[in-house]
Amino acid sequence: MPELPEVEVLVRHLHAALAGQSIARAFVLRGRRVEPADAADHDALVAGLTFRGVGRRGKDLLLQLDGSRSDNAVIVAHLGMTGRIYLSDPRQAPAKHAVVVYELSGHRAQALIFEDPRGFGHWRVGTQHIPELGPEPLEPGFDIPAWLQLLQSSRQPIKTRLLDLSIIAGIGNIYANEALFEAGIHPLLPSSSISPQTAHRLVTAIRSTLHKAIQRGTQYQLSWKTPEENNRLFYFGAPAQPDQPSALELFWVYDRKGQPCRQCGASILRTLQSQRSTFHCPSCQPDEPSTSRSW
DNA sequence: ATGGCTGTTATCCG
DNA sequence: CCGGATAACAGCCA
Repeated sequence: MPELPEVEVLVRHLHAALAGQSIARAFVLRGRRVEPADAADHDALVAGLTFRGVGRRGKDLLLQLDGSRSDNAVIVAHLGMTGRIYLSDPRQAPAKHAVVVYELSGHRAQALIFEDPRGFGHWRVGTQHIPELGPEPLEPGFDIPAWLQLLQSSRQPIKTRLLDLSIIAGIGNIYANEALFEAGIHPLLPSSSISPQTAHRLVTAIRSTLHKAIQRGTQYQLSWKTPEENNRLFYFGAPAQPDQPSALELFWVYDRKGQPCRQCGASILRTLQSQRSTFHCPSCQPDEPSTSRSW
């Protein structure tokens, strides 16, 4: 479930774990999604560099590397649908879908692992190939009037717009659905027909949805030991504590087809938009009067 | 078991 | 140019 909140939580963990650590040796196991793809080139590029810190832009992780001279670098990592980044014992056999493994220097044997079963993610060192992304929804400098103008520029359904990376960064299918519910907006509503007032409500809903998810994510106990424990960072199946609800149990609409709306009891609907599942409550997110009936 | 679904997004068409 | 469909891929579930 790597959307902005999950990436943000991962960034914080990785920053704490990696800052100051150096790369002893790099292995490329699946070059298709890696730059440089060649194992020797890759190792030559990053071996000996030290992690300065970890940040993100949208759903892209940015791992900053310092060299002794001016050979600094940045890794742009994207988790795709199923990517996971964690620390592990380098003496263990690499995970089945390991993409890159960085052995870290120091007496405590540790390796940074990027694995990605579906292979939709990527791991690029020193790339300038970062796509143009829309504004960061949680940044204080988020220019709401300008964003409102962007919404006015298209009749595309609002949910499709929220999934457009050039319109706003970091939102994926889950939080697009959740934010639209919180704002009480029908996902099919044409973007251009959203009033300023409603757009403000949407921004507020986006921010609170993402904030809450980050908050929840930071409560999960970090453990790199097993895939199952790692999954707690990303996957909504497991509760943070046995007596706490799982994230799935906290969603308003996502993956809740046919279940009663937590707000009004109406049955949640599932529809398809651009080949992605859309969930909404027909009562809390009513259709806007799209056609005039004033005959 | 076969088909349909899944957290993403670059690219290809009409 | 815009926007929808597709492709990349593995795994899980009914």
